[in-house]
Amino acid sequence: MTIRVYNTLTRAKEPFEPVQPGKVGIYLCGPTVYKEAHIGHMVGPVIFDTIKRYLVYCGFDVRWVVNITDVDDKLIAQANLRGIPMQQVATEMTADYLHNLRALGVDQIDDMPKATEHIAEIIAFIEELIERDFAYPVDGDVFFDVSADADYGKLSNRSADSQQGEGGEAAARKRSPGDFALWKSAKPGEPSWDSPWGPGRPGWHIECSAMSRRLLGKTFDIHGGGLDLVFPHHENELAQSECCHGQPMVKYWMHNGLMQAAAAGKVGGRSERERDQAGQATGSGQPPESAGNVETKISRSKGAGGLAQLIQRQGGERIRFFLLRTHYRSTIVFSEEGIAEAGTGLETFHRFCERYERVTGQSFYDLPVIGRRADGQLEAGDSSLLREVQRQRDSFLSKMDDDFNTGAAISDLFDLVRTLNKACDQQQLEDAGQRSPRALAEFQRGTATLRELTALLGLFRQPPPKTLGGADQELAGQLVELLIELRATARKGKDFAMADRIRDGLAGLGITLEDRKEGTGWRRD
RNA sequence: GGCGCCGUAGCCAAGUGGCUAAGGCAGUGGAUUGCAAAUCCACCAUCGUGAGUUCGAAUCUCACCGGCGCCUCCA
Repeated sequence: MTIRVYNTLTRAKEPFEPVQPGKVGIYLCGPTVYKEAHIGHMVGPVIFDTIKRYLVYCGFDVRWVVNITDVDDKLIAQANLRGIPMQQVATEMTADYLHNLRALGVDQIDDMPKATEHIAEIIAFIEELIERDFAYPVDGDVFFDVSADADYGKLSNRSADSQQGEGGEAAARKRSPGDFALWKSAKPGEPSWDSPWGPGRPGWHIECSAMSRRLLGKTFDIHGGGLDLVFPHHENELAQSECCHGQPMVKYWMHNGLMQAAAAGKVGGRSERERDQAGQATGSGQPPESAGNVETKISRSKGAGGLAQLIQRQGGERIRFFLLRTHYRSTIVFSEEGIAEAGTGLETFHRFCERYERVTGQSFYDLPVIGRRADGQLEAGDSSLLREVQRQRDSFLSKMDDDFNTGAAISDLFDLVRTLNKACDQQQLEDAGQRSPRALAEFQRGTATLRELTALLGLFRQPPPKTLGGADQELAGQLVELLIELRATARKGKDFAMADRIRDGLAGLGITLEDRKEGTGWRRD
């Protein structure tokens, strides 16, 4: 077993070997908590949650850090807009973020450091950079000197001198346009911390350099984030850390694809920049604002934010599955129909889980999870069922080994559940009088593998909410049972008109009946 | 203008040099069922276009068409 990961730095898949054998440090750039999260913010956390589960499963000791940026221009702007302190904005939006993570089953994060809680480390880091002549203070600001770093641009494959750099009034104080702020002097009324350069706040990139060093060390294994962060954010982090330490910051840079809002028809036209430039005289300096054509960026689309409501409508598991269906480096086009469709596929598994419980009396969701790869090896012997399960498990794992190809691995899960359903059919496992103990035992062993593999993806940890909502749900359930009883009587008397009327009536209320040999079951759609 | 990515069935989506191109959704036919539901079985693509490299390409090269991203805040 060799895990291979795609490294943005080398633009190639490489065998995964941690810096220290057996130990893995992962740093994922988290949100700037100034507004409610949108679904695009969940792509990284869900895939890295899955990656961590997988690495732990493969025997690594993993520490996963996700930072919270709780001081920044956008936060200040939002606080002013709402007339509340910046910290309150951060607290509210962090709570929203955490709530969303929980709903999507992201629970593997070990540390969530906040920028404002690491000001001392940040200042110390900047001082080291100044000492080493990689940074210079000017009138209360401190900038990183891009020209001092010969390697600058190696992550995003661009040259330092071609960069326009961030604008604003501070730009005039920079030596060259590509230099970026490590420390920003405070304007009156802005939140600030004391520093050797006067009151101010950290620049955007420095917190990640300082906090990753503190929690994971100068060189760590995996740094993740959205593709949009490659430049300038990660390029600048890398420059700061490597100039400061004189050693590599990160062994594997991993970037997830961005989510796109579904636009009318296929998403349109040439790139925004090309459109913009076509519309005006060439050779202009700063890139202009969006031309306002079809909006495909999640962060700018009308539906941005609103993740909490989306979760309420669709449920976290569907959204997680929707995200995992596509390879993490691909663009995902968001549509609520897409999520609903993913949910339809998920039904197959939940149906199977119910069936498993009917057969064994045990809840699938309560089955112990095989947490280690080595422990999940099957002893297939002469069992054709278990040989098939073994084949599917191997296939699943080989796809996960190949840069965490969850989309491909999921196909094996569908195959596996079909294999198990077939065994159930052929061995008549639902008929306690007919089935053989051996067939039952093999079926249970095979299902343990399904449990093992689905847990790696963080799926099927809970039964889907299938009860009737509201305070009277118990009563409603009893009423459904009563109707089923009446229908059974009708069927016994061959009064199918009445039986069908009951079933159709319940269907109209969103309740589906399933007649089986042992009796009639029901579920709510 | 610079640096990248993508174009696989009605839809979503794996595969990136070689057995019959995964899987899902939708659909069709069948088994099962009183009829359904669930489940199972079968069917459903030659891979944007053109040329080239090769014994062999969806997979490599070139051109063209179409779509997207970053270069400025962004997960």
